[in-house]
Amino acid sequence: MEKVTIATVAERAGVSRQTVSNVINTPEVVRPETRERVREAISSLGYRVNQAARQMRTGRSKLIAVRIEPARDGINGSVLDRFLHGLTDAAGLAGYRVMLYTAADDAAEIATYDELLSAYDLDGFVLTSTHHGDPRTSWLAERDVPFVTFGRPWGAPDTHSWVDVDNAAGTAAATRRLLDTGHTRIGFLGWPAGSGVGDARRAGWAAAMAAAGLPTEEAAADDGVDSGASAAARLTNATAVVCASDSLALGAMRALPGRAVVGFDDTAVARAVGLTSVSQPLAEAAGRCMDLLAELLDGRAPTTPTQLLLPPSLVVRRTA
Amino acid sequence: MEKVTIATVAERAGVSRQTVSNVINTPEVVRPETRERVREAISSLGYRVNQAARQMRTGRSKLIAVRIEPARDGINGSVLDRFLHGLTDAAGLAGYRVMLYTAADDAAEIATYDELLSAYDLDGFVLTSTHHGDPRTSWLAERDVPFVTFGRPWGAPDTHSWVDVDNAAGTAAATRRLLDTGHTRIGFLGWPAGSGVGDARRAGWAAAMAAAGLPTEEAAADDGVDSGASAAARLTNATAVVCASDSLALGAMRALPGRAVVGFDDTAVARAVGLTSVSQPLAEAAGRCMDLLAELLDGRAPTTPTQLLLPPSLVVRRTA
DNA sequence: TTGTAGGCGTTATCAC
DNA sequence: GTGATAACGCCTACAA
Repeated sequence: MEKVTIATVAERAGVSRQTVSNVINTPEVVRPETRERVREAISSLGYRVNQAARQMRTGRSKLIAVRIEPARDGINGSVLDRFLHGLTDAAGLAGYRVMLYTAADDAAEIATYDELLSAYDLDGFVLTSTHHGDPRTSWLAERDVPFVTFGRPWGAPDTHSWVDVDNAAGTAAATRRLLDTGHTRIGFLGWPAGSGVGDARRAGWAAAMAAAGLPTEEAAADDGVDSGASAAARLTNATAVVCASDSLALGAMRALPGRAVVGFDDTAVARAVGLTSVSQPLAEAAGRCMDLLAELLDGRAPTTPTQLLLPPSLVVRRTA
Repeated sequence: MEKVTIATVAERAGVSRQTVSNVINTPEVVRPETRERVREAISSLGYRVNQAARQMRTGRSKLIAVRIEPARDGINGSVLDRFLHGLTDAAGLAGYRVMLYTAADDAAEIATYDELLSAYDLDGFVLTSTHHGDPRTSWLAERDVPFVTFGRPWGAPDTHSWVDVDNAAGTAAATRRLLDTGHTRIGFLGWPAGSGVGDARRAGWAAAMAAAGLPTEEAAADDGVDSGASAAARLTNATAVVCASDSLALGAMRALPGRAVVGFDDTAVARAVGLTSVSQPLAEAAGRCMDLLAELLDGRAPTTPTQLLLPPSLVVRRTA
């Protein structure tokens, strides 16, 4: 099979190369019958635009990049997996492709931006795992590189577009569910203060308890089943526990058999053991990230950045 | 910051563009002192080759693609995640980048190959989830597209390079572990016959039992915790059960409390509930896939395809 | 509405 | 060992 270029198509349709290019990029400028003839030639030849050549001319690669993280302790690992799948799907629909990269820390990631940008002319980035004092966003912003973050800019001004899940709403819903089923002594098992996500999850529970006028009890531990179990043992009064993650929830289930427990992330583990858990709309979040990034890339973004807070849902199972 | 091209470097170093290109691609052909001068110019200017332009000339994109699957029922979802991370790492080391795509079925995937190949000039593919009668490999082979599969070509001749994990060795090791700890009535809980992977896992257990001269008992079910539990209930004599997946193992734990159980895949769930499980060396498998693909792409592959069978390991926890 | 000319950054070819 | 020239496939002026 010979290589099919715009010239092949032009010859077949009996027009110039430019007309073929017009049919592809600005069809409305070509006379309908010519357009039709060219389109027929395109599909009968199976012609496809060569991205490299187009990129040379336009400087746009139709490529976006996202980091794939190591599956840390694992329980929450599949969160990224689902996000990536959704992002790849949405990108394809918008005419973009997703490129993967790994990076051990923020500095390495920034070095990768630099390389990806100059070597592959990447159009934009989707950042995950935003955190306090994140140097990545300012680096990109300084260079006018289009990007969107999944996770809000903790402690920094909202100068870029982002999508996030309303963590507080999730734990609040979990707390209300427990209140509705008759519990009044509902504890919280979270992470040490300081992480944006963790603090938000705690706040949702605290607000729901305050709204109900009930006293609170809480404990904190680094993420993990064992650490969660030790910390949960300190929740002596609670008949129910809202947790910041499924890992912690698993620990709570072990340390406090018989109590009601709600986890966070609706991981495979939660499904497997029947743990009620807060579920993040990851595919939707990914789709929204892509939408916002595409807006940016196509130059049709509003002048002020867009921020989207998506509501999670509660998946009720045996434990609550 | 101006755009730095090979011409900028040439000017700075006082040589022609071609000499710069030579320093990059065939350094041994350039006089050492010139080479050094050019290299200095390159790094002081922060020059990087433009892949799009290089690709136009050479027809090589330095891009490989891999499919990201939806996180099905979830428990085994993180397997792909870990593989992807390893692949991305290994690709980066070899000078390649990984592009992601999704596809609902084999036909859609083949259509994607076609598009990726003609639009982005992809250099090669890594296929996962190979199965009986897989049409993807023959499509790629017919067109001389370089590819490697993670998973052997079930029921088809070994005409391409592949990497796989020795599933039978994994269940055999699990069975021996149970024998060593005193069990003699060891059952197998697997999937319905016909899937290459499932059959191999069953075979490893069967062989180990035969070697020990012990009678066998087995049951089959579609993958899942509930289906696993129902099927496991039929294993009335066994004091221990080797399972084809962690999902089935979880079902077995529920249906047969107190019995020894071993799962497969060492997923987060296994870690969380203390399930002994067979662990696949996913990062290594990914690295080997990349090695084989790079050999193919760089034209230094042996004339006969390479096949690699990697040994899994047993992670012993509370259940066995 | 359609066609022509040039160039994006790189490398292969072929002189010097 | 080094340098000039052409070409990869496409798109953006500009001319017809």
